[in-house]
Amino acid sequence: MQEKYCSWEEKLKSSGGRLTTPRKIIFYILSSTPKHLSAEDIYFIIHKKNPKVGLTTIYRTLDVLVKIGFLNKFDFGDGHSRYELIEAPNKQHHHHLICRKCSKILDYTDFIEEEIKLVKATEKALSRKYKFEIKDHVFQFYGVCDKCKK
Amino acid sequence: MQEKYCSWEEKLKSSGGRLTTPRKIIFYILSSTPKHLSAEDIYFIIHKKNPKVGLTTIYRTLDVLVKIGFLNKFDFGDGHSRYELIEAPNKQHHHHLICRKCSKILDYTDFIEEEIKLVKATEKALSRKYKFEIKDHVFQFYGVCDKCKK
DNA sequence: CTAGTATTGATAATGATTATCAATAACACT
DNA sequence: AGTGTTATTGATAATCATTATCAATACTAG
Ligand SMILES: [Mn+2]
Ligand SMILES: [Mn+2]
Ligand SMILES: [Zn+2]
Ligand SMILES: [Zn+2]
Repeated sequence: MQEKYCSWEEKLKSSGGRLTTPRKIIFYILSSTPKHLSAEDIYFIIHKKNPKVGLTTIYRTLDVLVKIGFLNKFDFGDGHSRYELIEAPNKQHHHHLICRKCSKILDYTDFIEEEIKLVKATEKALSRKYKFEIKDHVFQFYGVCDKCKK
Repeated sequence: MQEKYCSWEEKLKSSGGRLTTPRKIIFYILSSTPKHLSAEDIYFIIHKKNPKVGLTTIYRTLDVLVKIGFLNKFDFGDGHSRYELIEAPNKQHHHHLICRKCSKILDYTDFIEEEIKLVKATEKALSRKYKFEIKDHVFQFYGVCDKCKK
Protein backbone atom coordinates (compact mmCIF):
# COMPACT_ATOMS: atom_id res chain seq x y z
CA MET A 1 0.00 0.00 0.00
CA GLN A 2 3.03 2.25 0.24
CA GLU A 3 3.18 4.62 -2.73
CA LYS A 4 6.68 5.08 -4.02
CA TYR A 5 7.59 8.73 -4.38
CA CYS A 6 8.93 9.43 -7.80
CA SER A 7 9.96 12.36 -9.92
CA TRP A 8 7.79 13.76 -12.64
CA GLU A 9 10.21 12.29 -15.19
CA GLU A 10 9.72 8.81 -13.79
CA LYS A 11 5.97 9.23 -13.53
CA LEU A 12 5.80 10.55 -17.07
CA LYS A 13 7.78 7.67 -18.53
CA SER A 14 6.01 5.03 -16.51
CA SER A 15 2.76 6.26 -18.02
CA GLY A 16 4.11 5.89 -21.54
CA GLY A 17 5.15 9.52 -22.03
CA ARG A 18 8.39 10.80 -23.49
CA LEU A 19 10.81 13.19 -21.91
CA THR A 20 11.09 15.93 -24.48
CA THR A 21 12.89 19.26 -24.59
CA PRO A 22 9.76 21.43 -24.46
CA ARG A 23 8.47 19.47 -21.48
CA LYS A 24 11.73 19.88 -19.62
CA ILE A 25 11.78 23.61 -20.28
CA ILE A 26 8.19 24.08 -19.19
CA PHE A 27 8.69 22.12 -15.99
CA TYR A 28 11.81 24.15 -15.25
CA ILE A 29 9.94 27.42 -15.69
CA LEU A 30 7.19 26.25 -13.38
CA SER A 31 9.68 25.17 -10.76
CA SER A 32 11.54 28.48 -10.84
CA THR A 33 8.73 30.83 -9.92
CA PRO A 34 6.48 31.44 -6.95
CA LYS A 35 3.86 32.90 -9.32
CA HIS A 36 0.72 31.36 -10.71
CA LEU A 37 1.44 31.31 -14.43
CA SER A 38 -0.99 31.06 -17.31
CA ALA A 39 -0.22 29.19 -20.54
CA GLU A 40 0.41 32.52 -22.20
CA ASP A 41 2.74 33.66 -19.40
CA ILE A 42 4.81 30.54 -19.99
CA TYR A 43 4.73 31.07 -23.71
CA PHE A 44 6.26 34.53 -23.40
CA ILE A 45 8.92 33.34 -20.98
CA ILE A 46 9.91 30.45 -23.23
CA HIS A 47 9.84 32.52 -26.35
CA LYS A 48 12.88 34.63 -25.40
CA LYS A 49 15.26 31.67 -25.46
CA ASN A 50 13.31 29.04 -27.38
CA PRO A 51 11.19 30.76 -30.01
CA LYS A 52 10.35 27.47 -31.64
CA VAL A 53 8.15 26.14 -28.84
CA GLY A 54 4.51 26.68 -29.70
CA LEU A 55 1.63 27.68 -27.49
CA THR A 56 -0.19 24.46 -28.30
CA THR A 57 2.66 22.43 -26.85
CA ILE A 58 2.45 24.44 -23.68
CA TYR A 59 -1.24 23.71 -23.25
CA ARG A 60 -0.58 20.04 -23.90
CA THR A 61 2.32 19.82 -21.49
CA LEU A 62 0.32 21.54 -18.77
CA ASP A 63 -2.44 19.00 -19.28
CA VAL A 64 0.05 16.16 -18.97
CA LEU A 65 1.54 17.53 -15.76
CA VAL A 66 -1.91 17.98 -14.26
CA LYS A 67 -2.84 14.46 -15.29
CA ILE A 68 0.19 12.83 -13.66
CA GLY A 69 -0.49 14.80 -10.50
CA PHE A 70 2.40 17.23 -10.37
CA LEU A 71 0.56 20.41 -11.27
CA ASN A 72 -2.49 22.22 -9.97
CA LYS A 73 -4.80 24.05 -12.34
CA PHE A 74 -6.71 27.01 -10.94
CA ASP A 75 -9.39 29.37 -12.10
CA PHE A 76 -9.09 32.66 -10.28
CA GLY A 77 -11.74 34.32 -12.40
CA ASP A 78 -9.56 36.43 -14.66
CA GLY A 79 -10.21 34.47 -17.83
CA HIS A 80 -6.98 32.47 -17.85
CA SER A 81 -6.36 29.10 -16.27
CA ARG A 82 -3.37 29.38 -13.97
CA TYR A 83 -0.94 26.70 -12.88
CA GLU A 84 1.24 25.95 -9.90
CA LEU A 85 3.46 22.96 -9.16
CA ILE A 86 2.20 20.87 -6.27
CA GLU A 87 5.65 19.87 -5.04
CA ALA A 88 8.35 22.48 -5.28
CA PRO A 89 11.16 23.87 -3.13
CA ASN A 90 9.82 26.38 -0.60
CA LYS A 91 6.28 25.41 -1.35
CA GLN A 92 3.87 23.70 0.98
CA HIS A 93 0.16 23.04 0.95
CA HIS A 94 -1.52 26.41 0.92
CA HIS A 95 -4.57 28.34 -0.22
CA HIS A 96 -5.24 31.61 -1.95
CA LEU A 97 -6.39 35.13 -1.37
CA ILE A 98 -7.57 36.77 -4.57
CA CYS A 99 -8.11 40.49 -5.13
CA ARG A 100 -11.28 41.10 -7.09
CA LYS A 101 -9.94 44.40 -8.41
CA CYS A 102 -6.36 43.76 -9.56
CA SER A 103 -6.40 39.94 -9.60
CA LYS A 104 -3.39 39.76 -7.30
CA ILE A 105 -2.99 36.30 -5.83
CA LEU A 106 -1.55 35.74 -2.38
CA ASP A 107 -0.50 32.37 -0.96
CA TYR A 108 -1.22 31.84 2.71
CA THR A 109 -0.54 29.01 5.09
CA ASP A 110 -2.15 30.41 8.22
CA PHE A 111 -4.51 28.02 9.98
CA ILE A 112 -3.39 25.19 7.72
CA GLU A 113 -3.19 22.83 10.71
CA GLU A 114 -6.74 23.53 11.76
CA GLU A 115 -7.85 23.40 8.19
CA ILE A 116 -6.30 20.02 7.58
CA LYS A 117 -8.18 18.65 10.59
CA LEU A 118 -11.44 20.03 9.28
CA VAL A 119 -10.74 18.76 5.77
CA LYS A 120 -9.92 15.28 7.03
CA ALA A 121 -13.13 15.12 9.04
CA THR A 122 -15.17 16.51 6.18
CA GLU A 123 -13.69 14.13 3.67
CA LYS A 124 -14.38 11.16 5.90
CA ALA A 125 -17.99 12.16 6.57
CA LEU A 126 -18.76 13.10 2.98
CA SER A 127 -17.19 9.94 1.62
CA ARG A 128 -19.39 7.84 3.83
CA LYS A 129 -22.58 9.85 3.49
CA TYR A 130 -22.54 10.54 -0.23
CA LYS A 131 -20.32 7.64 -1.38
CA PHE A 132 -18.17 10.30 -2.92
CA GLU A 133 -14.47 9.58 -3.16
CA ILE A 134 -12.73 12.88 -2.49
CA LYS A 135 -9.41 13.47 -4.21
CA ASP A 136 -8.60 17.08 -3.44
CA HIS A 137 -10.03 20.43 -2.52
CA VAL A 138 -9.83 24.11 -3.37
CA PHE A 139 -10.29 26.87 -0.80
CA GLN A 140 -10.17 30.45 -1.96
CA PHE A 141 -10.87 33.77 -0.29
CA TYR A 142 -11.93 36.72 -2.38
CA GLY A 143 -11.67 40.35 -1.44
CA VAL A 144 -9.79 43.57 -1.98
CA CYS A 145 -6.05 43.88 -1.49
CA ASP A 146 -4.17 46.58 0.37
CA LYS A 147 -3.34 48.68 -2.69
CA CYS A 148 -6.79 48.43 -4.23
CA LYS A 149 -8.44 49.76 -1.07
CA LYS A 150 -6.69 53.09 -2.01
CA MET B 1 -24.51 50.40 10.82
CA GLN B 2 -27.50 48.08 10.55
CA GLU B 3 -27.96 46.94 6.95
CA LYS B 4 -31.58 46.86 5.92
CA TYR B 5 -32.57 43.58 4.30
CA CYS B 6 -34.22 44.17 1.00
CA SER B 7 -35.48 42.22 -1.97
CA TRP B 8 -33.57 41.99 -5.20
CA GLU B 9 -36.20 44.22 -6.78
CA GLU B 10 -35.54 46.95 -4.23
CA LYS B 11 -31.80 46.53 -4.49
CA LEU B 12 -31.97 46.66 -8.26
CA LYS B 13 -34.05 49.81 -8.32
CA SER B 14 -32.06 51.56 -5.63
CA SER B 15 -29.00 51.07 -7.80
CA GLY B 16 -30.67 52.70 -10.79
CA GLY B 17 -31.77 49.51 -12.49
CA ARG B 18 -35.11 48.79 -14.04
CA LEU B 19 -37.40 45.88 -13.25
CA THR B 20 -37.97 44.33 -16.64
CA THR B 21 -39.81 41.25 -17.84
CA PRO B 22 -36.72 39.26 -18.82
CA ARG B 23 -35.13 39.99 -15.45
CA LYS B 24 -38.22 38.84 -13.58
CA ILE B 25 -38.36 35.62 -15.59
CA ILE B 26 -34.68 34.87 -15.08
CA PHE B 27 -34.88 35.48 -11.36
CA TYR B 28 -37.94 33.26 -11.16
CA ILE B 29 -36.16 30.43 -12.95
CA LEU B 30 -33.18 30.70 -10.63
CA SER B 31 -35.41 30.68 -7.58
CA SER B 32 -37.31 27.59 -8.72
CA THR B 33 -34.44 25.15 -9.02
CA PRO B 34 -31.92 23.51 -6.72
CA LYS B 35 -29.55 23.12 -9.68
CA HIS B 36 -26.55 25.15 -10.68
CA LEU B 37 -27.61 26.56 -14.02
CA SER B 38 -25.47 27.92 -16.80
CA ALA B 39 -26.50 30.84 -19.01
CA GLU B 40 -27.32 28.37 -21.75
CA ASP B 41 -29.40 26.21 -19.39
CA ILE B 42 -31.47 29.26 -18.56
CA TYR B 43 -31.74 30.18 -22.22
CA PHE B 44 -33.28 26.83 -23.09
CA ILE B 45 -35.68 26.96 -20.17
CA ILE B 46 -36.85 30.45 -21.05
CA HIS B 47 -37.09 29.70 -24.72
CA LYS B 48 -40.07 27.34 -24.36
CA LYS B 49 -42.39 30.06 -23.08
CA ASN B 50 -40.59 33.25 -24.06
CA PRO B 51 -38.74 32.66 -27.32
CA LYS B 52 -37.99 36.35 -27.66
CA VAL B 53 -35.55 36.59 -24.77
CA GLY B 54 -32.01 36.50 -26.10
CA LEU B 55 -28.96 34.82 -24.69
CA THR B 56 -27.19 38.15 -24.38
CA THR B 57 -29.87 39.41 -22.05
CA ILE B 58 -29.39 36.37 -19.88
CA TYR B 59 -25.67 36.97 -19.55
CA ARG B 60 -26.33 40.61 -18.71
CA THR B 61 -29.00 39.83 -16.15
CA LEU B 62 -26.79 37.26 -14.45
CA ASP B 63 -24.06 39.89 -14.22
CA VAL B 64 -26.48 42.33 -12.66
CA LEU B 65 -27.68 39.83 -10.06
CA VAL B 66 -24.10 38.93 -9.17
CA LYS B 67 -23.24 42.60 -8.89
CA ILE B 68 -26.09 43.43 -6.50
CA GLY B 69 -25.13 40.44 -4.39
CA PHE B 70 -28.03 38.06 -4.90
CA LEU B 71 -26.31 35.51 -7.10
CA ASN B 72 -23.16 33.40 -6.85
CA LYS B 73 -21.13 32.66 -9.95
CA PHE B 74 -19.13 29.44 -9.93
CA ASP B 75 -16.59 27.74 -12.12
CA PHE B 76 -16.78 24.00 -11.67
CA GLY B 77 -14.35 23.30 -14.46
CA ASP B 78 -16.77 22.14 -17.15
CA GLY B 79 -16.39 25.15 -19.39
CA HIS B 80 -19.57 26.96 -18.36
CA SER B 81 -20.00 29.47 -15.60
CA ARG B 82 -22.76 28.30 -13.31
CA TYR B 83 -25.05 30.31 -11.09
CA GLU B 84 -26.93 29.83 -7.84
CA LEU B 85 -29.04 32.28 -5.84
CA ILE B 86 -27.50 33.18 -2.51
CA GLU B 87 -30.80 33.55 -0.67
CA ALA B 88 -33.53 31.15 -1.62
CA PRO B 89 -36.12 29.01 0.11
CA ASN B 90 -34.61 25.75 1.41
CA LYS B 91 -31.12 27.01 0.75
CA GLN B 92 -28.48 27.84 3.31
CA HIS B 93 -24.78 28.57 3.18
CA HIS B 94 -23.16 25.48 1.72
CA HIS B 95 -20.26 24.18 -0.33
CA HIS B 96 -19.81 21.81 -3.21
CA LEU B 97 -18.65 18.32 -4.07
CA ILE B 98 -17.79 18.03 -7.74
CA CYS B 99 -17.34 14.81 -9.69
CA ARG B 100 -14.35 15.01 -11.99
CA LYS B 101 -15.86 12.43 -14.33
CA CYS B 102 -19.50 13.38 -14.85
CA SER B 103 -19.45 16.93 -13.46
CA LYS B 104 -22.23 16.17 -11.02
CA ILE B 105 -22.45 18.82 -8.32
CA LEU B 106 -23.57 18.04 -4.79
CA ASP B 107 -24.42 20.63 -2.15
CA TYR B 108 -23.35 19.79 1.35
CA THR B 109 -23.79 21.52 4.69
CA ASP B 110 -21.93 19.09 6.93
CA PHE B 111 -19.39 20.68 9.25
CA ILE B 112 -20.64 24.12 8.35
CA GLU B 113 -20.51 25.16 12.03
CA GLU B 114 -16.88 24.19 12.42
CA GLU B 115 -16.10 25.62 9.06
CA ILE B 116 -17.65 28.97 9.88
CA LYS B 117 -15.47 29.17 12.97
CA LEU B 118 -12.37 28.46 10.91
CA VAL B 119 -13.43 30.92 8.24
CA LYS B 120 -14.03 33.66 10.80
CA ALA B 121 -10.65 33.11 12.38
CA THR B 122 -8.93 32.93 9.02
CA GLU B 123 -10.58 36.07 7.75
CA LYS B 124 -9.63 37.98 10.85
CA ALA B 125 -6.00 36.86 10.79
CA LEU B 126 -5.54 37.36 7.09
CA SER B 127 -7.17 40.76 7.10
CA ARG B 128 -4.74 41.94 9.74
CA LYS B 129 -1.65 40.21 8.40
CA TYR B 130 -2.01 41.00 4.72
CA LYS B 131 -4.26 44.08 4.94
CA PHE B 132 -6.62 42.15 2.74
CA GLU B 133 -10.34 42.87 3.07
CA ILE B 134 -12.05 39.54 2.64
CA LYS B 135 -15.53 39.56 1.14
CA ASP B 136 -16.33 35.91 0.54
CA HIS B 137 -14.90 32.47 0.00
CA VAL B 138 -15.22 29.38 -2.14
CA PHE B 139 -14.62 25.87 -0.81
CA GLN B 140 -14.88 22.97 -3.19
CA PHE B 141 -14.10 19.27 -2.93
CA TYR B 142 -13.25 17.35 -6.06
CA GLY B 143 -13.47 13.63 -6.53
CA VAL B 144 -15.44 10.81 -8.06
CA CYS B 145 -19.12 10.25 -7.41
CA ASP B 146 -20.85 7.01 -6.53
CA LYS B 147 -21.97 6.19 -10.04
CA CYS B 148 -18.68 7.07 -11.68
CA LYS B 149 -16.78 4.69 -9.43
CA LYS B 150 -18.62 1.90 -11.32
C1' DC C 1 21.08 2.48 -36.26
C1' DT C 2 16.34 1.74 -37.11
C1' DA C 3 11.49 1.11 -36.74
C1' DG C 4 7.58 2.45 -34.44
C1' DT C 5 5.05 5.80 -32.38
C1' DA C 6 4.47 9.80 -29.17
C1' DT C 7 5.09 14.55 -29.73
C1' DT C 8 5.48 18.87 -31.98
C1' DG C 9 4.10 23.22 -34.22
C1' DA C 10 1.62 25.77 -37.87
C1' DT C 11 -2.91 26.38 -38.77
C1' DA C 12 -7.73 26.33 -38.54
C1' DA C 13 -11.75 25.51 -35.73
C1' DT C 14 -14.49 25.78 -31.56
C1' DG C 15 -17.31 27.79 -28.29
C1' DA C 16 -18.33 30.68 -24.33
C1' DT C 17 -18.64 35.31 -23.39
C1' DT C 18 -18.65 40.51 -24.90
C1' DA C 19 -19.16 44.54 -27.78
C1' DT C 20 -22.12 47.21 -30.97
C1' DC C 21 -26.07 49.72 -32.00
C1' DA C 22 -30.67 50.76 -33.51
C1' DA C 23 -35.19 49.70 -31.55
C1' DT C 24 -37.88 49.22 -27.38
C1' DA C 25 -39.78 49.65 -22.84
C1' DA C 26 -39.40 51.40 -17.71
C1' DC C 27 -40.51 54.98 -15.10
C1' DA C 28 -40.40 59.76 -13.15
C1' DC C 29 -42.98 63.60 -13.99
C1' DT C 30 -46.83 66.07 -15.57
C1' DA D 1 -52.95 58.58 -19.39
C1' DG D 2 -49.31 60.90 -22.01
C1' DT D 3 -44.48 62.24 -22.63
C1' DG D 4 -39.46 62.55 -22.46
C1' DT D 5 -35.46 60.54 -20.80
C1' DT D 6 -32.61 56.81 -20.69
C1' DA D 7 -31.72 51.93 -19.24
C1' DT D 8 -32.44 47.78 -21.52
C1' DT D 9 -33.10 44.61 -25.17
C1' DG D 10 -31.99 41.45 -29.00
C1' DA D 11 -29.85 40.49 -33.48
C1' DT D 12 -25.43 40.37 -34.98
C1' DA D 13 -20.61 40.42 -35.21
C1' DA D 14 -16.33 40.23 -32.66
C1' DT D 15 -13.12 38.42 -29.09
C1' DC D 16 -10.16 35.31 -27.27
C1' DA D 17 -8.75 31.22 -24.57
C1' DT D 18 -8.51 26.67 -25.58
C1' DT D 19 -8.77 22.37 -28.93
C1' DA D 20 -8.62 19.74 -33.11
C1' DT D 21 -6.00 18.53 -37.34
C1' DC D 22 -2.24 16.62 -39.56
C1' DA D 23 2.17 16.26 -41.77
C1' DA D 24 6.85 16.58 -40.02
C1' DT D 25 9.94 15.49 -36.23
C1' DA D 26 12.29 13.39 -32.38
C1' DC D 27 12.16 9.87 -28.44
C1' DT D 28 13.29 5.37 -27.14
C1' DA D 29 13.28 0.33 -27.06
C1' DG D 30 15.58 -3.23 -29.28
MN1 LIG E 1 -0.34 29.28 -4.73
MN1 LIG F 1 -24.91 24.87 -4.47
ZN1 LIG G 1 -5.79 44.40 -5.66
ZN1 LIG H 1 -19.76 11.31 -11.43
